[in-house]
Amino acid sequence: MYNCCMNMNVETIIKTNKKIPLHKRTIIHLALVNNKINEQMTAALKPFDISIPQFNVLRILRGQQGKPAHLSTINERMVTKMSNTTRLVDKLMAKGLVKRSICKQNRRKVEIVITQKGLDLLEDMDDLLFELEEHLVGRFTDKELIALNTLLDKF
Amino acid sequence: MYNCCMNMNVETIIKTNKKIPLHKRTIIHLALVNNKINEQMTAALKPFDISIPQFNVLRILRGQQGKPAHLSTINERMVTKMSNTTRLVDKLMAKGLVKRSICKQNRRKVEIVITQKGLDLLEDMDDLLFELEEHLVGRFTDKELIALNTLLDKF
DNA sequence: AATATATATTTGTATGTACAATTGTTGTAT
DNA sequence: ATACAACAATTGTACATACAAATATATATT
Repeated sequence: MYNCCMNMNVETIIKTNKKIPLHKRTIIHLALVNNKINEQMTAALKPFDISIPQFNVLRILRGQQGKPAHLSTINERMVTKMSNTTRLVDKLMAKGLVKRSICKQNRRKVEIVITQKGLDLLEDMDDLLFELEEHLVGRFTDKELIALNTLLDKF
Repeated sequence: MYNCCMNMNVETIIKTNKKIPLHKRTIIHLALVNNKINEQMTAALKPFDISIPQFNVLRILRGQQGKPAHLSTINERMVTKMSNTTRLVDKLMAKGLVKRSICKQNRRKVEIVITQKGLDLLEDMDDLLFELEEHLVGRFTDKELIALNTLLDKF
């Protein structure tokens, strides 16, 4: 089902026969792993015609449990920056997955809520995405995952 | 000098008070770390008016040691895909950092070499980038870095 | 009240990325 | 020799991202 390689050798992947210093190697390695994850996530979302950032916005909105979220709130909870959020929401609007209105208490703010259509879409995706996440870390024991998280915390 | 946080707590960063399952947490964690690295790399390259992918292309070309590289070769060695490489090289051309010519043996292919200006630029950046890489993994012991690389190999 | 400042969002521009379609060239089969 | 497939690169379109500038509203200052 999934595209997978048994040995993610950094030197092989970037096709060099030089030995890469450990520091540099680690940074490249992280980028490669991240790439692989993104590719598989993108592929999994593709049938739903949704991008990773759009998916993240929807999940943030679902987490609000009916309460509208301001653009700035969405932005805070996203990994990336504001400049996109307006346009991301535009695209979700165009698909009817979210609604937008001006906040009456503070007319500078914009309130965004996920629509039923958006919730239904997320629900359709839940199982598939869960499986993908399981698969992505499928070769790790819980102990190893904890070790990995502990190491990542050092960044 | 560098922007740095002592504790990269995933839940704090994405502002949730829910406990995230280990699998999902790991994947988010990787994205956050990668983001942080990219931000700092981008900032370090900014004074040189060069993007990360452009920098990678230049380094690949320097690795050729005078020998021209075909577009497809560059592409193979990059983390990302072909569609960009043509346009990346266009921009490097515009800055006079690389030269491009059609391969005489096989006129479908394009040969790219780094110019002296490109080599000089890379040399100017070398120290700074080395320091940045050191800094990024500065809180790791070599043993930890090896452990991290070993774990990343499982992806 | 008028002005300045801060906040929230939007818009413009440049860059990078994914995917599909297209162009030009080479190699192969008949 | 012609036709067809394979290959290498380019181009078009849509999306995402970084950064700066602009717009609109609210708050603070005088």
